[in-house]
Amino acid sequence: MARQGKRGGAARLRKPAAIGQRGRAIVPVDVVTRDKRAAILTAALEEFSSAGFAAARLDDVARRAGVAKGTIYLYFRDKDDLFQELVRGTLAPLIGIVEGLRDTDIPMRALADHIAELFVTQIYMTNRKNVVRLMITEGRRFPKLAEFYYREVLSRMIGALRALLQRAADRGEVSPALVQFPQILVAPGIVAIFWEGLFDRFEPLDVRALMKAHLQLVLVSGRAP
Amino acid sequence: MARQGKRGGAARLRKPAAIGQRGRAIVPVDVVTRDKRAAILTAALEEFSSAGFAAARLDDVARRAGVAKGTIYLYFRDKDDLFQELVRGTLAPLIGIVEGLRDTDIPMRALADHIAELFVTQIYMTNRKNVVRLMITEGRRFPKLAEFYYREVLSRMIGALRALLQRAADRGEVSPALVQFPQILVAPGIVAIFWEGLFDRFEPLDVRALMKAHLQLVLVSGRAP
Amino acid sequence: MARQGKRGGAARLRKPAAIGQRGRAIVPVDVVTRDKRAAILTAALEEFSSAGFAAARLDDVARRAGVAKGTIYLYFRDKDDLFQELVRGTLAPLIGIVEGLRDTDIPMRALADHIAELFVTQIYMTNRKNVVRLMITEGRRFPKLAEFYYREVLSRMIGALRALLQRAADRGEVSPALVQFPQILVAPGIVAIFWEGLFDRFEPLDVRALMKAHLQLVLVSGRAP
Amino acid sequence: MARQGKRGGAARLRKPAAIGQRGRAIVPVDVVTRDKRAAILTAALEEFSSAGFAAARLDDVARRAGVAKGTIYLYFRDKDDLFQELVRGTLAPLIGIVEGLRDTDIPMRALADHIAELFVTQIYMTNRKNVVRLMITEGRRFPKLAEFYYREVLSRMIGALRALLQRAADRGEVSPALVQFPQILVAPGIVAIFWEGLFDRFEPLDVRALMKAHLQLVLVSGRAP
DNA sequence: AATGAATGAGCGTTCATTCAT
DNA sequence: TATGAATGAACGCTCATTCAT
Repeated sequence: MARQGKRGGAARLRKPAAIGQRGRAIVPVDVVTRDKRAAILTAALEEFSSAGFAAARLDDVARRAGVAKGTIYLYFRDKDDLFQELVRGTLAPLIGIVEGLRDTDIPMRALADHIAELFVTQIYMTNRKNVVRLMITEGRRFPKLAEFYYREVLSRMIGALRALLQRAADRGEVSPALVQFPQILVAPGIVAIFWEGLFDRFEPLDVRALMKAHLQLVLVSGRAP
Repeated sequence: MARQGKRGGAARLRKPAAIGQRGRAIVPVDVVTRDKRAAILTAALEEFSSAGFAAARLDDVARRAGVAKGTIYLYFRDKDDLFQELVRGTLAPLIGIVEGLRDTDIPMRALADHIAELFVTQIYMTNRKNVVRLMITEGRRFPKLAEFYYREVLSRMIGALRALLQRAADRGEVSPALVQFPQILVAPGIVAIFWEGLFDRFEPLDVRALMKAHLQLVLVSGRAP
Repeated sequence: MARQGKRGGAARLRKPAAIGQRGRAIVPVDVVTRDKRAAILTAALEEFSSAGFAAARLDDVARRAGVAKGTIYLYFRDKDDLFQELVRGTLAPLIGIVEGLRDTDIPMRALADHIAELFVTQIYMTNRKNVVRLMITEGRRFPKLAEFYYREVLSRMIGALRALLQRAADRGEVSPALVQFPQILVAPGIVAIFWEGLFDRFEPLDVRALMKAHLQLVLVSGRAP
Repeated sequence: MARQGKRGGAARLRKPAAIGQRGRAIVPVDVVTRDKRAAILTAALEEFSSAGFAAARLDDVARRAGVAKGTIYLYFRDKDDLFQELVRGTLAPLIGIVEGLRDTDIPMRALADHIAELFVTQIYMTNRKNVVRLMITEGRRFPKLAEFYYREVLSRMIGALRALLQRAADRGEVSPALVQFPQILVAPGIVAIFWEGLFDRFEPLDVRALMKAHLQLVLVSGRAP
């Protein structure tokens, strides 16, 4: 692509053709649209995940989504936009999950297990795992996307975690180091995401156990004596 | 892909320091060979690091290394081979570093700082950081490489750490969980490697402090009271 | 192509590999280069002429030039550049031809025939005819090229003609209107260039006779009584 | 191709002035049809004129005409047909204008100005200018169209002019050369049409003055003494 | 060993055309 | 008649790889 300098902004989607006065369509038009868009996103995730963004072919994405190649361009400006929409759309909902933690006030022991469980069920066992990996893996070449992710997701997660940890630290329940570096909490989760697909075939990793052990260690055992 | 800026003016290839009029071989061939191979590997690391494996152009690698494009093929079978050699050659020496820990028997408090220091000086502040990132980032598409890395490097690191941690656990100094999941020790290091380049511009991360805090937390504070 | 906004400047050609100290090559490298470049330009002219710039396929240009498609890009930045180089290279020499007229001082009757002859032999019967047509036909979409053509060729031609006509007008030999509108001199030549290929099959046009008649008319018969 | 700017914000299609709730046919179908066809032709002229036939997008034509893309195909077989209908419909009326000259018998001096005026007001200052340019520019790829234009328009214009000029030549008022080459009369007009858009920004051209000067020159001054 | 011009398969993107509604 | 989502052939451009020198 002799290419422009990025393209900024959001997706310029087909405006889904108002459902019609007398109900021409049995299936609402915007459901079809959503379906096609979703099919493309799903297919893209699979192709991007297995081949990497650069090596993934839109031909394969289209085939896997069951649409023609040109159809992709009805929903996404270009390959970059498709990638960014995939990441945005998948990771944005994470905000809510973690924001929910903000005002939690359960005991550390239970909280550790709760966070571990959230990670496993809300990320590791879902599509989001692959999207997180893609975000981290390809993010350097999508500065706008990295910024979005930091501003909309990461900084809020960190903020919520900090608030939670600060209160616990004030009560002497956790090390103040965690307030400074909340990244410590999720680090093994990130490692687990990469471990799978690289080394799982040599040495499988029990992610739930790993996360629980880790969180017990830093949240519970780590409390001041 | 967007293949943005790049390409710009960029340094024209500096002919390799004119070896004299006719004298092809004042410098022993072996050294020249090693030099050229090394130059290519160095150039490759820089290009792969900044553009990613797929988007990196061998043209740029050659230019940066000060050799002709064809020369790369005298030293490496193809682009894949160049990548794998880069990772192998750079990460293999890591084995020694960790093996050295195997028989260490210093106090946990000191050991935490020692490992943190090792990570920062031997990986984070060197080229190896970029190679580790590349290994993790692109490793899925190089199963042979992942296998090499696991067998030659990772499993030995893990083995050494386990031995160390097992002894400490036997003395009740660290949680047995660490023996089961030594990945916990280095997880924040991995996160830090990705954090840079993605989010550093929004929120810089003091890697040394992070590693020390983390290791104190899991190795020292974590001991049974 | 998401595409850049034009590219300005001249062609970035292969620097033709200095002919070598001890004469490795029998055929000088830059002759080969010139040949290939010239072959591409010739092929491009034929394809552009018959299909128009937009509809011409670089595949066909390459095939006709006897080179691979990628080879075109060793000599020209892109399709636009190829077109512009074709026009520049072909029309630039026209300057000299007309500049030569500047100091002519032959009688009008002879001058009319001379200019007609110049047009016919130097433009109409050569490749330049097609390039002039392309320049006029496609020039709107190549503002840089139109500017080049105006500055380097047209304004000089007009200047030379004006000087010539002014002197003749001062002597009362030609109408002052020609000094104001030297375009009148060549207008039938432009028409002839388009006539061919459009209407020649219905009504052939004797270009030499047309030009001579026209120039006699405006240069000679037109003189004040 | 470069397909530069274009695309910009641009007017969203203004729904065709809401024809009422259910009333499909307040306006007679014929008129609506004529309107839509005309709107498409007008839009096509603007798009073809500014982008050239090949680079013009039917999407843009539709948007500019305020109809859906598919609607174009209700009125025209395909893009080629649209182009040909545009040229035919616009240029056919020219016949009448020139036929009117056939029996004129005004003095040369007045006739020169009359023809100049006709050209300026009937072609240069109207849409026809653009259509003439398109016809000449793209005509090579539309042999049928060129034939139509020659047979229906050009040959009649030439015939009318010849008749007129023949009578004047018989009376010794104009050069017999003009009878042979009536193209000479309009040549500067063709040049003017191309001059605009190519070189007008560097050197504007007073078309009316040009045409009057030219026609005075060849019709009036040129008469035998 | 070293070069770099040449190759051509491959891919992203466009857009005329179709057709179900 | 009108729509506009969908199609897929087509084309410009890239770049890993080859090979004559």
